[in-house]
Amino acid sequence: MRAAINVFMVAVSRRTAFPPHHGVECRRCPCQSRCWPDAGAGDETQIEVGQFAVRSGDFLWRPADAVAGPVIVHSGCVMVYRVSSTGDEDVLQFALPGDLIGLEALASSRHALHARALDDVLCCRIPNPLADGATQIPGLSRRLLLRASNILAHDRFRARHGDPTGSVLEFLRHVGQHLGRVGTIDGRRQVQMRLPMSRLDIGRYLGFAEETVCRAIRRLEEQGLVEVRGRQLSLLEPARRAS
Amino acid sequence: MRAAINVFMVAVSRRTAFPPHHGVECRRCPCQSRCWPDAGAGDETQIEVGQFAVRSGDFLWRPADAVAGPVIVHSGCVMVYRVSSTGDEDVLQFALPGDLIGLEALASSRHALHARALDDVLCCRIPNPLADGATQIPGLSRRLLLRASNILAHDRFRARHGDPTGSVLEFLRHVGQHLGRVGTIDGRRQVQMRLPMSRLDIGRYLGFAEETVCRAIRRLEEQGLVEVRGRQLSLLEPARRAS
DNA sequence: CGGCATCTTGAAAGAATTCAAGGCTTGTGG
DNA sequence: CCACAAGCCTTGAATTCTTTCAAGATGCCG
Repeated sequence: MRAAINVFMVAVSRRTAFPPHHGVECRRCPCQSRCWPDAGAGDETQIEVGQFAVRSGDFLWRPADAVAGPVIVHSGCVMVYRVSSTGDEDVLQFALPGDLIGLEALASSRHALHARALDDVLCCRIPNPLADGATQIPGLSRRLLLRASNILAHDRFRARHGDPTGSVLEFLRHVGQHLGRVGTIDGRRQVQMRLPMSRLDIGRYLGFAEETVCRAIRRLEEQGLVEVRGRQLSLLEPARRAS
Repeated sequence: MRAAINVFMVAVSRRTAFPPHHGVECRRCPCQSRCWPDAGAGDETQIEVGQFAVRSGDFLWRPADAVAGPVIVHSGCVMVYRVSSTGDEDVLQFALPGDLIGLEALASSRHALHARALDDVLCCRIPNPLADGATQIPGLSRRLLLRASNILAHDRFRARHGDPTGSVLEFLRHVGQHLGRVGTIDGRRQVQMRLPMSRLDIGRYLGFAEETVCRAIRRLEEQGLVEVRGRQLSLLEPARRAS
């Protein structure tokens, strides 16, 4: 098992050029622009992150776990969810490469949510600037506040907006922007990807039943907007007339 | 009109002991503990806010307005919403006394949302720690990051959770905690309030039709959980047996 | 090649939405 | 202070949609 995860880490790091050691400075990492899109010119914040891997199905944290600090997902997908008193699982976020999770727990000493890896995942842990006795990194609060602002600005747009088909399409396009590979087939641009989450989880995220998500995807296929085979999915650009 | 708002300001400031002048330091304001519940012991952040009044129906900001900085609502209610491409109004937040709004706009130079006063409103404007050339207030980023963290932790719990009656009840209780006056009638504790928003706006917030909100409130009344007369509303504590 | 979880589809039941119309509040102006 | 008008609230009935229930198909991992 230990061997297995080492193999995975090497494989992943080869595929994504991720430096396979701990204690990396973001400004020397090739992924800096993706993980810190907010950094403006002249921002000299030096962030040193601790890297770690999580295997598919394992938890990054669970309720009552001690808060270590926010995490940036480097590869794979992390599902953040809570379990209601009635036992329902409400999915709050699917964190994709570049996404920052755990901001909601900065103020607490214990987590309140579940964060589970849907894939084999590589992560970078950011120091918590609000922790007591933490070594203060100049500018880190400012950087994270900027990030939180952007999250508040964009996260709210992802809720269900009535009709399932439109919501699912919006969701798939969002995932495609992070995970998709762009290709051209028959002169038509398309984004190919493999969905990390089940239809049931998409439903729990958008607030629909599993079957409703299925039927929405089918409707999108009938409209020629996607091609589906299980979790393998292509988003098709609607054909446009020459301009 | 100008006279009218002055009268309003005096009236409001009498009722809430709000210092009726500009440039107030939060640590000398009687509302500090409500506006900054996150401030820990030893937090010496000195925040000087600019106070201003907005009349019912007027906008604090609209899309494309320049961003001046986040705002704490001191009295009244501010509705934050966006207008979709189809013309639908999605309500994102009803900001009640003590609530901080505008965090989502920190990173931008222009607003993307509408913020409209549903009441006559008094506000305090916080300096924007992310603005270029802003006078840096030590600890302000840290304080706002803490606040953003709490917003991310709690805001997500307010979405619709399936059944309209339960969602509306949860919503009414939330409003009651901020605006309600606690009283006892017939030995039963109850929270009285006047709703600042219409049924239609509640629906736009929770994702239901106006009529569905009406019927949900009616159902709550039939269950003995509330008493309603238009926007005047009492939340009734269910009678408990002696313990 | 199983075995299990996931995905898909159909039919029936249940809910919210829509459409329509009447009653009630509230604020304004006389 | 009263009357009026506009917006808001309420209710009913029909429609539309999602959900639920059930069962079969598919895909994936060991």
